[in-house]
Amino acid sequence: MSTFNDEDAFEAAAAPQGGSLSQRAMGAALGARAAPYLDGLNPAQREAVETLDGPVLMLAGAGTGKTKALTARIAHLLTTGRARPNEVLAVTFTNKAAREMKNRVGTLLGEAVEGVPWLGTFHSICVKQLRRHAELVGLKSNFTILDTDDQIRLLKQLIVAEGVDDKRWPARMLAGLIDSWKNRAWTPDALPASEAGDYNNLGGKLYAQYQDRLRTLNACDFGDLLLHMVTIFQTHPDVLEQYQRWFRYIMVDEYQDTNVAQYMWLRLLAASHKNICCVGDDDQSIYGWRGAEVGNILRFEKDFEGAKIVKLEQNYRSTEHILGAASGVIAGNTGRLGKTLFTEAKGGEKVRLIGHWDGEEEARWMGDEIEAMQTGTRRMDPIGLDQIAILVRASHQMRSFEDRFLSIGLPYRVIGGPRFYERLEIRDAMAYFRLITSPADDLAFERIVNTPKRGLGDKAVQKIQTMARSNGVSLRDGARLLLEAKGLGGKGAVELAKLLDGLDRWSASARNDSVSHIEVAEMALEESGYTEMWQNDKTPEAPGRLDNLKELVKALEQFENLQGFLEHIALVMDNDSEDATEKVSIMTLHAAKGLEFPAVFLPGWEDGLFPSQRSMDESGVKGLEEERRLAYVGITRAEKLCTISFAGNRRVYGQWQNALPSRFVDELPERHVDVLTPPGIYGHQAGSANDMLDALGGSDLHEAAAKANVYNSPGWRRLQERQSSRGAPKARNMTIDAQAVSAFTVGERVFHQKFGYGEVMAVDGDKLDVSFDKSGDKKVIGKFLVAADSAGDVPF
DNA sequence: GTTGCGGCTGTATAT
DNA sequence: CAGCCGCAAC
Repeated sequence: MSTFNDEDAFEAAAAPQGGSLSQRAMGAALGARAAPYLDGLNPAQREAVETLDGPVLMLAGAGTGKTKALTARIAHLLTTGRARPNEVLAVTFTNKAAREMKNRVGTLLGEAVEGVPWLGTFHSICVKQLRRHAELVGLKSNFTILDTDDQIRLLKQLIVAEGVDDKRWPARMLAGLIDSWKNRAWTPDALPASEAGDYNNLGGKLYAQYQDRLRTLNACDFGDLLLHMVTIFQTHPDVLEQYQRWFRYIMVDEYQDTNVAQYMWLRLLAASHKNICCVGDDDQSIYGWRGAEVGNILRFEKDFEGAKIVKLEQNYRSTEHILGAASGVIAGNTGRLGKTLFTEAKGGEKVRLIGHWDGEEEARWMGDEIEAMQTGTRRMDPIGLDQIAILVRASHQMRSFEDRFLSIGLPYRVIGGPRFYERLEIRDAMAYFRLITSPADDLAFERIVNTPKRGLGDKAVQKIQTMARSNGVSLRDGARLLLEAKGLGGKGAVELAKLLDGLDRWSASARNDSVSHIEVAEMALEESGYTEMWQNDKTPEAPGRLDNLKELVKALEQFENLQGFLEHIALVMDNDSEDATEKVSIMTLHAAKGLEFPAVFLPGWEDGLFPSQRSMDESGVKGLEEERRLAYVGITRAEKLCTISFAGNRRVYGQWQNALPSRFVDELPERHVDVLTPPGIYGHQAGSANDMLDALGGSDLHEAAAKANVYNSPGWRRLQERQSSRGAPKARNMTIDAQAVSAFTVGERVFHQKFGYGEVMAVDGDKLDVSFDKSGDKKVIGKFLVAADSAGDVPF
């Protein structure tokens, strides 16, 4: 991957080279003459940049220029000659952030300093380290990194071997558990008894088996990258000291997201010199579910005595209303470190809030709105599509937007969606590549023995497995032995021999310098019959898959060899297709962290969806607070215009469900919010809140409220008050109109708020088939219909 | 050994 | 509603 340009940078760092002296001199001269990277920094940023020695905690609110400060700090370290590039370690969480930082450091430094700092994600840096020291944890340096899919398949094998019912105890669940243990830096022997008892009392046992299996496969999973390095540092002080000498200055981005393992890794590395600068924002901690410990940031001062705390509070990104709305929401959380963001940018548009009848309506409205924004609106000058983002809580929400945008021809880009490298054909192709570079990769072997179909089904594979196991060799060798022993006959034997022969040839070519890795890849895909398989495939997606394969081969060009490519794939999870056309971005709130857009849409603000019910059920108030931080992250992505919306009805599992506006909606300070009332649907003003609650059915409310004590937010209380007080409350002027459920009969004339008049064709419980005069046949829920003759009573 | 159908289940968030 | 898994027929 691109994080490291210099293969031998570790060695280079260990043995200073001739150039370094002149570099230092040049750096010093530069530093004395001018420090352009200091220009435009505010006092707080400047302090963070210039405090080079000792521990520093930079508490940087959203949009306060933390990347600017961080990159300036690196530039400062280098140009003043305080450190050589390879003595600086900067860690981020995402590849995107690493790339961004690398670019900005490059721009700041220009050609002034040779070499690059150690800049990359926790994982990429750990792989690099682990390759050097693999043998210390029983691996070889060419270990493979398993993806989630391999992981699950492996675990499943172990689970079945234990005679456990993998229906009741799914492999996914165990994978999640093991992951969470690794996040907390618990090796199998260090696993607390309380945890080992999880998973039907087999958790600890299976965990140990899994680790053993990984070792025999010469493989590790994501969590291992960190866990192994922490283990090595703890058990081999000499190795640790080496790194402590190399990395003299450490910087960490998004510190609030570090988990225990990452924290330990950092602490070990920084233990001797304490030159560590962590940047973070407790209000943006949104990864608790994957082991992040906000506690890491909260107790920084205790861990690193004499730490300097710098708060960045001036926001340069958003208007005062956007900032005000975000602050209002986040104020609902307790135990914050507390920052007060301010901006000098006064005025601007308020945060817009709009309710919709249903999810489709929401998508339709947003599509129209986005089209209008391109040519300019009353509120905003014209902006390009790439200036607009839609941020959703869960990726399944994206679908309605994709559908709508496809039908109106609005270009969009899904960020972090189903990834290129997770596609079936790509994973198959990669399994071939993996087998070429590491013959003992049994998981890859299992994946492709019978892809394309070679007449090698379960039975044949089992024979191979038995043979491999009894001889203690890989599946690939086991297959060879099986053939030699004539343990397989017919077509399968011929095909298997062909495959093994092919693999040997491709492996040989890969080792041969005169054959490029691209040729090897093409050879493998061709000769194995894999491409042919898709060419013969008549399904509509086959051509697309072939295209993807071509793209895959093309991607190889950027790498030295297959090995390097596979590494890249294993670690790089973002797929930024550099497609020049302007597109609206659709992504999850999580994926949006660290990004900013002039215009942001935040759809789906409904209780249960956002905040997510599951989060609240599983983690109670803590979960709710993390959801609230997510809301905060979402709002603060916006520079000029932020639009929040919710829908009264949404299909869930194909069924229509009604929902209440998110409690976060009620936490938005009114003075920063504009409530939009689209024409046609929410036309009337009177008694709206009561209507809405009646429509939703009072019993639903009580039921939900009784279910958990998490329903104690101000927003929830207000809703309840509104319900009990019969007078027209000072409600926002939005409503979802419907009559309480009543029975309808086939043939009856009815009226629907959205579809107009129609006739009931069939009744199935509360679901009805209605033939509408204007909108055709629809399935609707009874509570959204009124008898046609009473329609006049309802103020539409 | 392969393919196709039907029933069941289940939703987050990601390196 | 959709994807996955298991089962039954080819």
